[in-house]
Amino acid sequence: MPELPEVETLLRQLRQTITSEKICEVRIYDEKLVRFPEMIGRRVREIRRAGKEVEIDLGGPVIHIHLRMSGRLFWRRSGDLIPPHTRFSIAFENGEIICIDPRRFATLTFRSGPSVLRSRPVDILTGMDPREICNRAGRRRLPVKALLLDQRDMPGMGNIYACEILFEAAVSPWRRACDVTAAEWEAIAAAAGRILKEAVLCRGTSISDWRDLFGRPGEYQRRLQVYGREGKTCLRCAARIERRKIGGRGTYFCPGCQK
DNA sequence: CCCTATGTTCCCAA
DNA sequence: CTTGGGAACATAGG
Repeated sequence: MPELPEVETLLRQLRQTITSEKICEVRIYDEKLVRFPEMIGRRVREIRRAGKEVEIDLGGPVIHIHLRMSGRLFWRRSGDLIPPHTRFSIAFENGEIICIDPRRFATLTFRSGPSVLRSRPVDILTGMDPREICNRAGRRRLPVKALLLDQRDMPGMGNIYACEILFEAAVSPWRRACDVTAAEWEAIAAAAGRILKEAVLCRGTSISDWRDLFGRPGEYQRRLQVYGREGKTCLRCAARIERRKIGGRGTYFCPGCQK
């Protein structure tokens, strides 16, 4: 269930672990995924991320991974045991990456062509421009949280951090995007920068089963201000946190101080 | 049995 | 064209 900070955590750990390493073997355990023999013998040149998508560039061919809801990647030295829900593994001379994904939504694709992630919009981790977002919100009447979760507008944004960002910015998730003021967009952008960077430093949020490449849980769950706190007292005012659906997603917010 | 789940896409209706 | 709702994908857990 990785969002941007979790995928960024994996990206950094993958870079330090498999950069320049040579692929020895690729195993596929799920018939939904397809094997591509051209990977064998190639070395990892570069690893990129755009939003929640990851690309392992082999200097020509590219491996593309999206973990969706329940996908996880783990590094291990030896590959004798195959844990339940293992979907694929990519073995190198010094160890292997395995993907474990109970719900089987994760995708693994190979391309012989160049990167598809290079031409993507600016990453919200390196900075969202509040004026540009304000312009893009234009006359759109959907709830601001729905806009935040749109991957074309906010690549990498996920449900937990969208709730946290709107809480910190004190903006109601129900506000129409076109009614959010320039000052509020600035507050949202500032909150996003602070929260996402802090979450990366914490190696993500482990509410249930998120673990990093080395099997360690993240720490950001201890810093959550609103997500998962339905019925509890708001940490900023005296109101009670509510949960309602926006776009089918559980949305936590404080009716007292998010206006 | 019911409901929920950190994601995304597609179809349909207003 | 926009938006919102529901289903689908597939599984585990409360």
